[in-house]
Amino acid sequence: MTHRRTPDEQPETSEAYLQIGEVAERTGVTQRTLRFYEEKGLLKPPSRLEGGFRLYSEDDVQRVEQIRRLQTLLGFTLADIKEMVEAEEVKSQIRAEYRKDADITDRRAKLSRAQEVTERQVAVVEQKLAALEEMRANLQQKLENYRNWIAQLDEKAAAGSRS
Amino acid sequence: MTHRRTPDEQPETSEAYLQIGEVAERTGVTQRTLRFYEEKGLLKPPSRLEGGFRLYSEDDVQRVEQIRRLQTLLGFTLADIKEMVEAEEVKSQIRAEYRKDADITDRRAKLSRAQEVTERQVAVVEQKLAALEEMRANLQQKLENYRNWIAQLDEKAAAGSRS
DNA sequence: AATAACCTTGACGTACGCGTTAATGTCGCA
DNA sequence: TGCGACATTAACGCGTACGTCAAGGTTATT
Repeated sequence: MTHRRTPDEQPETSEAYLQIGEVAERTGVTQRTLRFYEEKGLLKPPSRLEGGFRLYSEDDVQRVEQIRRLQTLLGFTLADIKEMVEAEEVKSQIRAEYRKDADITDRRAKLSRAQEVTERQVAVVEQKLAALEEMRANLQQKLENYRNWIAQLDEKAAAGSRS
Repeated sequence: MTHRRTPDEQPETSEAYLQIGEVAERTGVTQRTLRFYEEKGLLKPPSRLEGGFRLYSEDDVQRVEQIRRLQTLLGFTLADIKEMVEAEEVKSQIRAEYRKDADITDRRAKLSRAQEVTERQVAVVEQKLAALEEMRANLQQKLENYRNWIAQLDEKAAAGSRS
């Protein structure tokens, strides 16, 4: 690692673009995984350097982290997640169209859609939270039992050594 | 389904034993899955009817439900889960050996092991709970934003219709 | 003893989520 | 212009967690 190309100088924009290696490092997934997510439509095709190198934005990094959370925390499949993150795109669209002042009813509809999806996500999260809390209670009950049994054994051992 | 054999009459014990089909129905997994779990060592080989039919106990049903929870709620692999449920066997062993009064230090060791595994499980559950709570907070923040934006749009629409 | 419902053990198939080469091209610096 | 680090696509591979036959045996009833 003698010299590291950091493509922080982008033609038109002042945003710091990242190559696939850096995104991989920062997000903890492999380059293969990033390309795979792109194939599967979970990440929009990123911009490219003239030579064809992928250039990711900070938003893309966020997206990847979101995907991973949905995978590991909620156990969704990538197909599920694709559905979900498509709601995120609405947000970007809204921002992009903000000045264009596109069809106002259209924007309202999109916002509503995003809201609905988000509400469903909240519901899923809360369901999972409830289940996990029940699980924790059960586990703690078990720990109680273990502690009691061990205490009993220790009492017996003490009594035995006194005899 | 004209007549259904319910093998509720077992030779020596008064426990209600279940055939694989009933267990499948009650747990929501397929028969294939039950055999698969057995192959993988997640379920101990159940007792058999003379003809070779598997006979499961209520404990086995519990076990299956536990496995499924660990899978769907915590996202563990079956290999992970195998490690974990092996601690459960300690409990059965303890019960079995209770009257035999086996080596007391041995039993203490086993209990300690089971306790440790359970504590690790609690830690995992709590970690997951924290992450999910953060996620819920984020989602609810998003909902706030959506609601505000929609409200803004509606205001504009109202203003427009008044002009 | 015939029949339906249930079960058995193989054994091959499949969807998902990437891993792993292989062959090749590009970037930035010396 | 040559080098090393970094990237590209294409294609095959793999582990996990089962699904899905196929061919046959068992159980309880009639």
